[in-house]
Amino acid sequence: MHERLNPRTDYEKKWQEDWDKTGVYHWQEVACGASFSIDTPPPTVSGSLHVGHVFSYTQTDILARYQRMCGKNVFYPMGYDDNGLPTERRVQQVFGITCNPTLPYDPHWTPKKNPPKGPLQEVSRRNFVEACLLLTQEDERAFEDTWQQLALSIDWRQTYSTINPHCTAMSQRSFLDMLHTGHVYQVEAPTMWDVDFKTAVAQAELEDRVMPGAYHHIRFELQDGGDLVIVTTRPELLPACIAVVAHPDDTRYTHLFGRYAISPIFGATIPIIASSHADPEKGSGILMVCTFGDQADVAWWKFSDLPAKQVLGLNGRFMPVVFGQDPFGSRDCARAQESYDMLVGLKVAAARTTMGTLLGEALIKPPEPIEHPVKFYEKGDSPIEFMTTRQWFVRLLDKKQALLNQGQLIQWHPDFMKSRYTNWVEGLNQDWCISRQRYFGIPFPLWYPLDGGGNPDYDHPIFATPDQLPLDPQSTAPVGFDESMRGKPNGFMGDPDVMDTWATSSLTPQLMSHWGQDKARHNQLFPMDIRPQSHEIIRTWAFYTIAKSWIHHKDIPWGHVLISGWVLDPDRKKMSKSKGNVVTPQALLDHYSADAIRYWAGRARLGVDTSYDESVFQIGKKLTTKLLNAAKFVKMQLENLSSVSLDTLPVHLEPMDALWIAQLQQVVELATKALDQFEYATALETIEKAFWTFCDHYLELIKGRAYQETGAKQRSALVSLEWSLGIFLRLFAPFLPYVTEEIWSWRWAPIHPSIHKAPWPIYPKDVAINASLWDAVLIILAEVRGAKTRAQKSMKHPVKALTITCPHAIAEGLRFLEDDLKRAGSIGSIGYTEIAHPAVTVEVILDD
RNA sequence: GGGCGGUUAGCUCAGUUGGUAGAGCACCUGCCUUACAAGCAGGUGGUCGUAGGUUCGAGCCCUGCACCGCCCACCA
Repeated sequence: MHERLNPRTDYEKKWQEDWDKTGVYHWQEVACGASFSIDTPPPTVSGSLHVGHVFSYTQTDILARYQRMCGKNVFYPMGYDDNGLPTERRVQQVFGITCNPTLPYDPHWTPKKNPPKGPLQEVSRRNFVEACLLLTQEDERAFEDTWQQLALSIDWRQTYSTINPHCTAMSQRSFLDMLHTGHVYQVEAPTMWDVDFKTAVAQAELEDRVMPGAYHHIRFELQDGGDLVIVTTRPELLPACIAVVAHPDDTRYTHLFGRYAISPIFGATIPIIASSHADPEKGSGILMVCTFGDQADVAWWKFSDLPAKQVLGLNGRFMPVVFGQDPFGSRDCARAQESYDMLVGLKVAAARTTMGTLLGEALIKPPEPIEHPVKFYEKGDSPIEFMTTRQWFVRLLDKKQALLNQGQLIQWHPDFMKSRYTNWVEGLNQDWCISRQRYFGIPFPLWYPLDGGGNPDYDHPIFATPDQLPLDPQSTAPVGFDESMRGKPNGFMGDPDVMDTWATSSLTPQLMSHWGQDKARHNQLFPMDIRPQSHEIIRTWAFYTIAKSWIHHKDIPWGHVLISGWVLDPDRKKMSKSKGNVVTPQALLDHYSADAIRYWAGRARLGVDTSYDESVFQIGKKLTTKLLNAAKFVKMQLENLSSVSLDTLPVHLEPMDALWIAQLQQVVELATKALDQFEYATALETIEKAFWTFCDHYLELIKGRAYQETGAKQRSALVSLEWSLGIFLRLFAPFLPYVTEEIWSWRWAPIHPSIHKAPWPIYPKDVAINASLWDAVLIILAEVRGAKTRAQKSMKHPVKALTITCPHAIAEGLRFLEDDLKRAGSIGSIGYTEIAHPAVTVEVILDD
């Protein structure tokens, strides 16, 4: 009997193409009136999208569609974050190339997939970037296909990738602007360093991992007799020990301050110094300071006059040093050198083992195994080390209060997520290191002059002029120089570093507003309205964006931050590619339809993690089918209605219709208010509930009148049906764009070609709602149906008599609704017992 | 160690300013009813993590605790 409707094959493709063709989602650059701009997260392009993307992007799209229907000029772009390490790794693998930034650009070279095995081919940075672009563009096309199918209402003309010339120029402009206003500086100092990627990293990219370690109790002899025992988890840094410190109030050690200890094996004379950062409760209360074991060592060293003893190389291996020379001075150079040479070339973990052996009796007891948190670069495999290198920093510590204030000016959804931001800013302890010793990224727009000996003069960099942007200093010469002077004495060299990927991502609002390029556009779009993102990057993306916006504009970047939850697998862990068996969005879209997937995303509230549960897709699919069937029924009835109208109600309505219409008007009000607060899930819940009430109760109440009656009674039913469907479709449109557009086209396309540009339904200021009467109707229906079910009779089984016990006012109302009630319940007669109590009870007597 | 969430039916989750515990899924029963059996009707099922407090009244407000998760922390 029933038609089979497969959402995807029947209409999804059709509407996707139609929207693309008609440009229904286009932003109007010259439009006046209210606008709504979205700082879309640019997904990392390295592999494929996962369900988490579908989840959060759909939530943003729901809000975009709502605002568009409210008449806003919606700016909804898409970006791709394609620079950074993940892409670098893939390009290396796919094309068999590696970057040598000192090589010149080769315009004739083209990347080839499936390279022969063997050593990686070295190419210039510009060639490397071209290879990265080639690869990421393929991925971006695949991303766009999925986004299109999911029906994200993006203006695809507003698309960017973070490595493209536009974003390169913008990032470099940002750098130069910060330079000229004194917000960036360069310094050679101990910096957090990843030894595998051989690059500096920033505080925001750190994570703690609990790792096994061991307390080593090491005895130091004192220069003038006696000894002391320090406890350390990093015995391998003993040759880099520069001091022994204890708390000034620690009476166990106060007599030692000002005296000297002799380091075991290396025989160095080590000052014993009072320092309040030593905690008497920890270890033996006295500890060694090494260059550099941790951040505390760095901080302490900076305030001391002691020289650094650098033993770890940039590759994380012990590098050769010569004892007997300052600062490695030793009483027994030969023994020190002999022992140290056993460490040279080793990584930290191996050196720790070797040192354990070397220490021998200086270890007063076997190492005591512990587990402790260790800092890692979030993408790295080895613990962070502190290396003295030259890096560029953005000043943040001097702006903490201002940035806290900016965070207060932004509305966070949910509000408690603001505390994540506040906590992070309060805990900031370093400026932002933005230079990375990598290749695929935005180069710094600067060069260093070379002296007569060919050595760079780092203190007098040559900066690019604004008209040179975008540029790669490895391929472009500074003003006043010629390419032939590159690398030559008295010539120049380009800065070999690239910027932290967040240095670009933190400019997404400006990238889209064309800051510094198009004043009118910038003023129209900046600050933006909403920034959707997930909570784990509040400390990076949100924070850096707020910081840059403050630095460049003394303004907030957007009015609202919307924090999406995570999709959790049934073990309550975040779903991720690395965990395997992840369902691809494409498979889900094909199996359940885009509308069903969107329904799942729309049910989840902002900031709340959601379990991955496919039964919810099933519910979404059921809802779209129900919509189609209900609409099909309404359409059939409306063949008796000559003219098409939207939102027009006649003066005369049958009482049942007026009663229902007021109910639905209230739903419009609730849904609208929820969506204005970005509470799309609340709106969906309200709309959905009303829709099932419409189908199960209202339709059943009036269907008989619609096809049995004629004249005014029928017409009232038909108009109410048309009006209700017009409302429901638009309420659902942000959530279920395909099925609503399909049904819309059956009737209203001549008035508004696309539902997605149709006006959002309005509601009267004071809805004349009679909730208690409507509730009474529902109670009567339920009682009649319940009686039939309990008697195991069909729903059309006749009711001989119905007695309703209710207050006078309700009875008065019900008398006007009797015709519809009788027809819907096959009820013979209805009697009333009026009472003072507000409760409504019903007695049902069935026919035999 | 600090901060922020969460704990409600077997599962996934709602629960507006305190006023008699809700939905969907699952399960059970019945019903072919002129949109829909991919449907409809009805039903079983919860001392709302825990111990106190405030209140006439607490899932909701206050305090302590437990467990789960996230974020952060100079981690000797």
